Amino acid sequence: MRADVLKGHLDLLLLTIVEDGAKHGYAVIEELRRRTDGAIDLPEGTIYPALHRLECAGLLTSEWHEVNGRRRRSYSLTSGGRHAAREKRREWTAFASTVQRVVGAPAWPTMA
Amino acid sequence: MRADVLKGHLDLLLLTIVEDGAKHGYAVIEELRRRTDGAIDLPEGTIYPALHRLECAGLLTSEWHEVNGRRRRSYSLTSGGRHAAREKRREWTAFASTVQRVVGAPAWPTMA
DNA sequence: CTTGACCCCTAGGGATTCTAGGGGTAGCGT
DNA sequence: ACGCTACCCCTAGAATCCCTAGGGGTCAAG
Repeated sequence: MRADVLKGHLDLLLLTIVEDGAKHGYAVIEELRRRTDGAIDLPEGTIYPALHRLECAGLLTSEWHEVNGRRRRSYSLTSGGRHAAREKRREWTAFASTVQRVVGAPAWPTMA
Repeated sequence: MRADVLKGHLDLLLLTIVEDGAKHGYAVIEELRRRTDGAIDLPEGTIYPALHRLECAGLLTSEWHEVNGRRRRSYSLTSGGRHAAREKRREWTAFASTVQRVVGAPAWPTMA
């Protein structure tokens, strides 16, 4: 799945992933891939700027760590980030059900 | 609801609306507003360029009409447009269920 | 020593939507 | 007659977001 279609919803995904425990950028990519069986496989050039943006916005904080001689920047949620995650989840639900209502289509798929 | 969040899904909405019968731009806006109880209320500056884009892409055709001394450009689906509508509906469903899977959240809301 | 996995980053471009204007007609109330 | 609202079309420019395409670098296996 192209992330083009994610426009506007990437933040929600990132906040959600980090909500389950601090993660560094590369790990976020892997976790998204894992949770979606590869359906969401974002390039680094998408993830890193997005994480920076969220940190600038005060929703994430980062810390540098050294692991196995490799430096990592680990991100975790701020309290603002936790609030934003809840809020964006609400927005997503409203958005998705509204679009679903317009396009009609069968009731929400049972995720076969 | 801001249409920012629509990015990448506006085409699906427009094709869906026009799929139910030819409509002019202004009527598309009203129909979207009607079907969503005002949740989706797009500015003209969003709709008109989008319709032009879809026509350029060969998914819509337009015809000028004169009604009550007012000129209207009426859009209808081409066969390519019908196909694209089905395809985009599939993509939307895949996208929405994937995001839903990531953000977890309760099962698909019963639209209380 | 080359390749691949792991890990970080930025610049520039493309695509999409919004803001903020520009037209114009018809009909209503005053 | 005038103003206001609804109806109806349009574009230019700004803003935003994600991608492409590079740039680093470490470590382990072949």
